[in-house]
Amino acid sequence: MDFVEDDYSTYWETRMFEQKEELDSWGWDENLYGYYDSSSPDGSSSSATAKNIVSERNRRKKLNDRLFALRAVVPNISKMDKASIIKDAIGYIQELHDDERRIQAEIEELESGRQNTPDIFDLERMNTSFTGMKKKRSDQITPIEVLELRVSEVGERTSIVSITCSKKTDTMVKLCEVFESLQLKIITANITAFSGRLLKTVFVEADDTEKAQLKRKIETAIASLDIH
Amino acid sequence: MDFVEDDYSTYWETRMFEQKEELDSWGWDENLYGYYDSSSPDGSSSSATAKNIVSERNRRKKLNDRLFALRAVVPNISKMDKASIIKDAIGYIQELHDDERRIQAEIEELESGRQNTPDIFDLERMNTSFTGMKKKRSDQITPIEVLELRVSEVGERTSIVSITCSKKTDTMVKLCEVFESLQLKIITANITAFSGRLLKTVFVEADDTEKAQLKRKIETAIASLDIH
DNA sequence: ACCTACACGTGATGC
DNA sequence: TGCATCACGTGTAGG
Repeated sequence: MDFVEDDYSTYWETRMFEQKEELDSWGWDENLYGYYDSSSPDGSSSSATAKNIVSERNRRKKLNDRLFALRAVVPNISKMDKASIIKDAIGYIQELHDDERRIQAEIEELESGRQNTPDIFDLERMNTSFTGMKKKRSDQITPIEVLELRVSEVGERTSIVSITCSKKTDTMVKLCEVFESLQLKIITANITAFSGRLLKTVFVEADDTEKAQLKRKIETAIASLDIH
Repeated sequence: MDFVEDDYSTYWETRMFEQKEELDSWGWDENLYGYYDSSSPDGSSSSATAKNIVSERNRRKKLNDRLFALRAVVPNISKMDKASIIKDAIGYIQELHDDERRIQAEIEELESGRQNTPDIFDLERMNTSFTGMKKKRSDQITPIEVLELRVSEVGERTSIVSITCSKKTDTMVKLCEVFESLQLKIITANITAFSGRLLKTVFVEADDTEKAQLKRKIETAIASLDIH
């Protein structure tokens, strides 16, 4: 009564055969181990354990099937290891999260961009779009420690973002990644390091609604960096 | 002494603590079960099985941790069941796939909408959006294309590094990484993007010997980036 | 010989 | 009472 065996051909299939054979040909004898059933008046307990065994077997099979299916929907799996499958799946989901976030941002940009006349800032905006991808190597993170974040306006459609952090390893890179992920219309950016501090100044083109959200967006982007 | 599972109600992460305690406080005695080591002249076999036990314990723990982490990145988990976690993860990935496809279609539509005068901006956009995503999945790298690299001296201990590249995906981040990896004494740095070009200017503090090697170090660092 | 990764049977726990 | 899920120790096969 076991539903479906889809393919499986190239994986843990060895198990399948064993299992099938067992299920069919096992003269299941619980006295195999010389057990006398404990704590039960009749022999019902032995059949109980027998049921438990087959039940547990099904559970394991289901789990493996699921794991197998999970592997199927995740591309670029290198190791067939159970733990690795799950790990890759996690990484892939996070990857998709990032993609979705970026693409969504791009749509917003495109939609708002259609109303305005496309200007030179479109170039910059597009150039800075899909860049912050992936962080490959070390899982060791050095969170960005923000000392000051100031957003001020100069002119009608231009804002200056000024952020000061303590200079640690990779802070500069991460800072760049943050600003790229925000899909801002960056006119020019400047980073200065001195006495353990890192000061980044960014000229951004932003309309009123963008201005209003600018500071908050930066803050949350930096905060979300610290999570991973 | 039966370290009974208290609660469990909130889930199995409680187990982690128990397990840790076990590892620390177990006076691990393989004779607990009254085993005499079978089929071995000395007692080495028993220690082997003991190692196997602790190893297996670690494996289970790792698997559960991964599963726990997987659950963390998947929203709307109803059942805490192991199999259900994997199932939900699969469903969620497929969901994200659908979203991604739908959104990409949306972008295409938007872009075709502004197809009048296909100018450099549109070209830039195409390059950085779709191809950028695919490339990144397949781990394709976009090497830094250096157009000009100039190192000049200003003053006794200060040099100016001026580098111009074509602006592609991740160029800015990679450029930052390169300079980060060189461990230079950077006084100030400026990055400006303009018409598909990326211009980075760095003020570096360097003595004579460092000056002499500066340009070469930068070149090799960029070149070595393209290897991977 | 060691180490990894696995499936298995078993008892426990909670519904 | 059964039924589901789990952690555990064990034997084993492949690298």
